[in-house]
Amino acid sequence: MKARATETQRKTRIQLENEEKILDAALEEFSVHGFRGATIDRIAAHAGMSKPNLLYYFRRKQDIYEALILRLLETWLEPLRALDAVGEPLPELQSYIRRKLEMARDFPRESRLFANEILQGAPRIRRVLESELKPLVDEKAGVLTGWMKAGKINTVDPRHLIFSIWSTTQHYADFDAQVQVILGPDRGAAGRFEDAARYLETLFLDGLRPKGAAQDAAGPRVRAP
Amino acid sequence: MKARATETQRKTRIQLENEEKILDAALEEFSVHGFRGATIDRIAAHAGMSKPNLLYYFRRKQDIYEALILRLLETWLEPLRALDAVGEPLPELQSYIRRKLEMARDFPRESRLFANEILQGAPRIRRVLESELKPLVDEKAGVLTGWMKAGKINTVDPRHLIFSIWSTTQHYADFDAQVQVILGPDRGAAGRFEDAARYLETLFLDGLRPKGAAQDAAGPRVRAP
DNA sequence: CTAGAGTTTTATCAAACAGTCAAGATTTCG
DNA sequence: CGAAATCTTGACTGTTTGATAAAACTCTAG
Repeated sequence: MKARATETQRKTRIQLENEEKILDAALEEFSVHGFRGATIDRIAAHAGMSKPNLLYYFRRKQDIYEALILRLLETWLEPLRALDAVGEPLPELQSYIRRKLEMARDFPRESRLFANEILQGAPRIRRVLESELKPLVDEKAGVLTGWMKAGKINTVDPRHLIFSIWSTTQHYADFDAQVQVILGPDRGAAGRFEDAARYLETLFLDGLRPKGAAQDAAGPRVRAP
Repeated sequence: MKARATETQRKTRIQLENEEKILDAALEEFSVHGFRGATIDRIAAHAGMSKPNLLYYFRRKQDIYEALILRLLETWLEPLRALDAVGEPLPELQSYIRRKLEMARDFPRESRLFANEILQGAPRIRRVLESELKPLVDEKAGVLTGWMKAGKINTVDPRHLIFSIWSTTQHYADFDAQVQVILGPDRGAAGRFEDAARYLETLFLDGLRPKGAAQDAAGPRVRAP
């Protein structure tokens, strides 16, 4: 009997190995070219096997993509899940930012795959976003709001705060080509990571207004009499 | 004689109209599916003309893409160019952030096209980034450094500061699908824009540390002796 | 060792794709 | 108007792409 990946049956050694090779090759392709731009031929070539052989493990292109996205989402939401309501607010946020930044450094392909899917309007994962991501964000937004009410952090829109953490950290994976052009070859990847971490810490903790400056010195608004 | 788009010749009314229709349709397709994922057929259909007719104006798929990217870059760099060294630092930065946010709101397709190109490793615009974007960023980083030395803004890495403004603002265009899922349908596009603007103003000016908090209350680091 | 499950390849297909060509339709302008 | 320039189309080409069928091969449990 055929032992396809989708069936609930114990997988053979070869099956496990090849599915792994395929998913890795597919990540490489999908993360750069998106669903339509990637081709089975290139994925197969990258995985070192023939196209029909690849299709023996995943019958359709879409099956590979979905397996990839599903697996990605698990690891992707983990840092936010780890945001702890009982910890000290500012260190807790700092460590969340640092985790996200580490993920951008260690899993750039996953970050790009996710970005690509959202760019396309999230046609294949909207459902999962609604059923998993939204409730999670709602919950953590509640945690943040609690911290704000307790005066532990500044009062801001908690969802936009989360957006800003996502965007600033993922930027280093998704826009890496641009980052490299602008920062030049001087500083290696490790140095860039530390610079980014240091900058984001300052930004999220203290912003840009210098310590001694008057509260409304920044705005074009007129000072109250 | 043939009057192709690439030749230096006065363009006819029909030429101008059709090139405009094509570029608009192409923006729609390329911004979602990337270069490989987009097809001439779909662009032609979206532009309301036959494929051979479209290819009369742009001989190759790549020509459309390049015309699009070239035109995009002009408007894309404009806000950063407008960052004025002689203005008041904080208001100047605030207005730059607001401009970028307005662009994410008003030109989301352009933002996604750019994101798509960078995601792919910027194969078609790396040269332009090196020759145009990098010098511009270098110049503006100098301006920012000047402001820091004058004590007008906090001392941070100016390039990473620019990255964070790009990422937080463009996020609302590029990740719109995700933003909509998380914010829900309660608040319309206009409301979301104002919320984002207000949040980013707080973040970039003051960060998250509440006013009265001790300087190092946030960090897990040991205080220097 | 061998039978059957599991894996790989060769050959193939129809649809989609980028791009061409020449003939026909339309616009422009003297 | 009428001829030249410009524009549009249908028919076509060669290639790539996603997917299938069946034969050939390999592994492994009994």
